[in-house]
Amino acid sequence: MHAFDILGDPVRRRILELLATGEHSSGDVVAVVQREFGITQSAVSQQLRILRDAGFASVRADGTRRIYAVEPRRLREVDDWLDRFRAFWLPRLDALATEVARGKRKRRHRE
Amino acid sequence: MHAFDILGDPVRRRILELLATGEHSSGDVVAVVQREFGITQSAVSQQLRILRDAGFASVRADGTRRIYAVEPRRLREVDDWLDRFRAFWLPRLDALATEVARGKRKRRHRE
DNA sequence: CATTAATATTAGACCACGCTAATATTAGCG
DNA sequence: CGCTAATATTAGCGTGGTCTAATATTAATG
Repeated sequence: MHAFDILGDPVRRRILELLATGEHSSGDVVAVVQREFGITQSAVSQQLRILRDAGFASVRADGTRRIYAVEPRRLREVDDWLDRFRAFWLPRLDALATEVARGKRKRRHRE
Repeated sequence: MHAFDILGDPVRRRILELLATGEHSSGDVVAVVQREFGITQSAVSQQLRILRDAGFASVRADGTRRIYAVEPRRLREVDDWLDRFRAFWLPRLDALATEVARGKRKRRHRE
């Protein structure tokens, strides 16, 4: 499933925004999303599963809690996809920036 | 409409990829997308309209042709959204490199 | 002008996706 | 062990979004 298909849903985006600030339990995520979107625990749990299955998030158990963390790989795909457009808003990338950009390119091929 | 809602569709993404390489007429876009996705001229035209309306592409007339070009604004929104995750794959980018690589902070507030 | 080429629009059909409601699972705790 | 808390799963429903088919628009051309 393409990264953008996952990010197309506002609930999933909100969950990722939350996880970007650090790990959170399923319950935490449910609380926030429920307050902001008014949906069920079930719905949030389903979205968490989609994020897991798609490789956007990882889980570990802590007793009866599930602690979710953001998994950057798929998000970097999006970042990479944007490369082809960067010339539009970074018209004249100078040497240092090129260096930084090159570092990224190598990394992309390593993995 | 959120930028990611637009990018959630594979046909729209393909069109933007094409436009990233330069301007193209509607017919050009139709040809490529039709070959790769097997959908109608109508469907492609509808997607082009969605891209226009959402501010991802602009058009100008050339006789009976419509020439489409990528409009970077909305794509930069996506780039900006990714900022909150960059720490995950750029763990120790120093201040200058960050500034150059993403020379964005200032721009973001200007516009 | 009539005709053709290029593109856009409209109406309607269908299907994937996200939701709810109900139920299952698993861990901790007395 | 039974009970509760935390979370996950399943079945089924409704709807939004994307498609096709048909038609409309607009410009060039003889």
